[in-house]
Formats: sequence, C-alpha cells, structure tokens
Amino acid sequence: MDDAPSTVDVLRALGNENRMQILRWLLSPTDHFPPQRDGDLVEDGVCVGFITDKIGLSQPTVTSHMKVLAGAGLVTGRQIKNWVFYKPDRVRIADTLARLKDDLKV
Amino acid sequence: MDDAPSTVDVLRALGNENRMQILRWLLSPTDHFPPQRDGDLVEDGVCVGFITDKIGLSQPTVTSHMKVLAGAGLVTGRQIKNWVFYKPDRVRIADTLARLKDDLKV
DNA sequence: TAACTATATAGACGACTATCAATATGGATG
DNA sequence: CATCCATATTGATAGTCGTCTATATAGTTA
Repeated sequence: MDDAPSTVDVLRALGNENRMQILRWLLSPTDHFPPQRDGDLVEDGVCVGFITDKIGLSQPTVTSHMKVLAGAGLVTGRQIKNWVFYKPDRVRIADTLARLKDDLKV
Repeated sequence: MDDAPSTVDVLRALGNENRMQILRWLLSPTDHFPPQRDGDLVEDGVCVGFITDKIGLSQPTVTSHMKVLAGAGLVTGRQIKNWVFYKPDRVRIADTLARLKDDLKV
C-alpha cells in the first residue's frame, strides 16, 4: 500500500460497485453534486459528506472506500478547512487503462 | 453469474494476481506452454493440467479460477476427450476494456 | 475557550475468497 | 468391463472485505 500500486491492485479497487459509482461521480462532479461553499467541485474535488449523502452508506464506510481508491492512485484527497475533497487522478486512470491494455495485448 | 457479467464483475475476476497471470499466459500460449498432443494451444486453448503445473496451485484451485474467468466471459472452455482447454475470448476482453474506458470517460 | 462540524480510527461481525485434501464424475483405453 | 486419467465437486479453513456503531481527532466559529 506504500509503493506504487500494481495493475491488479487498481483492478481490485475498481472491482466494487460502490467504489466504481463514486469514481464515476467524481469524474463528472457537477452533474452529480451541488456547488460547494469552500471548494470547487472540479478544481478541488468533492467532499466526503456529499459522497456519503448521495451513496447512502455510513460515513466511515465511505472514508474506507475513498482510502482504497486513493491507495490505488485513482483519486487524490486534499484537506481544505475541515473538509477533505477527493478528485480523480485522470492521468493515473488513463495510465492504468493503458497498462491494462498492454498487459492484455489488446 | 448467469446473465451478462457487468464491468465490475469482470474487474473483480481480473483483480487477482493468479487469474491475471493465467490470462496473460493464455493470451500468448506458445510462449508459455509446450505443444499439446490432443489440442492446439492457439486454436483450442490450454488444458487445465498445464496451467496447474505451471502456476503451482492445486488442481481444484485452478479449476475454480478458470470458472471465475469463464464466468466473467474472459475465457471459454471446451472439452476434447477428457481434457478441458481454456482459451481467451479476445473480443470480450477488448469489449470490456472499451466499456471501462467509456465508463471512466478516458 | 466552548461548542460544533467534518472526517478518521477502532472494533465488531457476517459474507465472501482463496486455498487445500479428499472424493466423485465421466471419458478413454487396454 | 476394469482401470486409468483429467477435470469437477465437496467440504473445511484461514484470511480478506464491506459494513456498521461508537468514539476520537482536528479544524472552525460563536
């Protein structure tokens, strides 16, 4: 979990309906979340509370999912005031897809 | 498990180092397995016994992994005499990657 | 500084996963 | 038809995952 995640690590992170859903939401945040007071949906990301409300899981469960996504390098989190905003890492996502494509010789 | 597997189902199947390894081997079988007496590596696929020997897991474990891969539509199995040959479904693999790419808006 | 708010951590629990040894199944062949 | 061979199934077990409640932490604000 400390060195660069392998392709399989990333696949495991994506292999969960809730995490996949969250990642999809984060990829087009303005379609799925209302504007935030203290952080821009696109520039800064979406705060844990919004995700929690929308997905209908407990806040700790969402935090746990966000850690898995972050551990896989698919999202990054930054704290602003006492919110934490998660934002997709589009470069890492694209890179993972490229590696996967290569791995599977497609 | 009976209707078309979702993207997440496929990702879960791929999210295991041993299954990923097996799938990679199946994608270039002549690089990894000796010729077979009763089935062509490329045309027919690779038999369970060869995979078992190479990966060093028990035969039931390999059978179980092959079922997961087949359930995700990533490979197909066909019986010839009393061997079962598994072959990658390159179309399904490519399709999954395309769906994933689309899902992640990359 | 006290109260509030947002997120993280701890701990528990049921469900699922990966694995194995033992055994069953079902063709193939002497 | 008796045996052998390759694969599948069964049943067990240890470990991981997804989830929750309760609580801690840390930043904000009155």
